[in-house]
Amino acid sequence: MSEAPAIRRPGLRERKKARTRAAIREHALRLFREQGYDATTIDQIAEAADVSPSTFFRYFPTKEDVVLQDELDLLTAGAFASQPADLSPVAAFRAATRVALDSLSDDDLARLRETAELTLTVPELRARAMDEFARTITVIAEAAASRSGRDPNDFAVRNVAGAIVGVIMAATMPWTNWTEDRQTGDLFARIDAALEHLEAGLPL
Amino acid sequence: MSEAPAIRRPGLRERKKARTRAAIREHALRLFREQGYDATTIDQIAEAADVSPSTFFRYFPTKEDVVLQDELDLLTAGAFASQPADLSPVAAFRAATRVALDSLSDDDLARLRETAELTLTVPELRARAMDEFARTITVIAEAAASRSGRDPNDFAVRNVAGAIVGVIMAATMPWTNWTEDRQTGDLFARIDAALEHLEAGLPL
DNA sequence: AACTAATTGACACTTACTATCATAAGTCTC
DNA sequence: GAGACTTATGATAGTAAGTGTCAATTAGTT
Repeated sequence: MSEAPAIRRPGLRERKKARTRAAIREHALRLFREQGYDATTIDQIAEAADVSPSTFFRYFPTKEDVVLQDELDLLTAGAFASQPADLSPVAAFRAATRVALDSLSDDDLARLRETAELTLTVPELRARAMDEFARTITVIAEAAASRSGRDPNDFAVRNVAGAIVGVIMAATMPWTNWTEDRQTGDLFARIDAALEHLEAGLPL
Repeated sequence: MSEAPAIRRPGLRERKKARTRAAIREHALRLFREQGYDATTIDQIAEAADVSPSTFFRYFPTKEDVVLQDELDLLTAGAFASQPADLSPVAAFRAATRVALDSLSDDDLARLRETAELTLTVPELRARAMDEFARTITVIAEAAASRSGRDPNDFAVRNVAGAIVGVIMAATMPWTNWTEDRQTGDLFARIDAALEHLEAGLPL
């Protein structure tokens, strides 16, 4: 008997994999925090997580991918699609961001902040994150298109998505002439303010 | 005697360096074109340019930097600052782009197209280019600030710069669901259209 | 021609990442 | 529970990017 759990339970294998993955990630982030990203080698991470270097690469294609796991924009995209249709795309996206952020646990939020900090600091990661941004343009464009029944490849739709991502970039990375304020309000608060400004038509 | 030419002429040394640099760059781009970016090694480039691998790294810190040499946004920034003050920031930037493009020789333009193509194609380069975009936000913000006498770190100023870069990104990289049109008009024409759309307030 | 400073090439090294293969562990069937 | 089957793992060897050092060459100077 016991035919129900056929698909249900994760199974020992899956659980072990999830634990291994989490362990690698945890130790990697800790080491990055303690010694810096560059100074930490894959071998060190593997040893700390008690796996072989080979195994590290089976779980994460590159060292960068340990840090860059943007679950947030997927959540946002989901929440975006289900916003009331009478909102402008920017307003809808703004609301969706709030929903997505609220859905995160404190732990998730803390990790998100840490990886965000790393991403802004390490040039290597910053560059990769930008590639993610570019992908995000497409994601937003698709969500916006499905909301308004337009083509996701429509030039205007993509352009709005680009502007959204652009202001987020600007709000996220004010890293030049930064003397010290670099935390003028919360990161997410800055993003929200940027979207608000865009929504208002970018008045100077 | 002969005190005048002290600072004037480039000198043999400088000229040779410039030639070496150009040779490396030229052969690298040719090899990338012929065999692809990944398939081309530093050793091959060095051999083709008739220098040692060490020398390659003295001229270019990384393999990526051979491709990524955005002189364009510097030109644009210059032209931007000298636009009539009554233009909106976006309109001024649009005009500046045109001026900068017109100032390029056909050779420069051809090379620009080639490197742009590479940059869009190779993930590694795409990621790095995004980092350049982020830097461009700051450059634009500074130029816009000096035009209007505001602070370059002003939130609103940076936000406008972000939106400009964002729509450029969107126009430059429509690489998903791309079936084939990927050249809907010229790259630069697309950028101009994107800026025009932003200038008009991003109507849908 | 002799001296100084910059450019170069050779060498050795670290590290990220790939490919392969044998072993060990989890899963399924009877 | 013993077997066959599948999947995860670790060891090993290899490639290629990038760094540091040092001796030899080459350009500029007096």
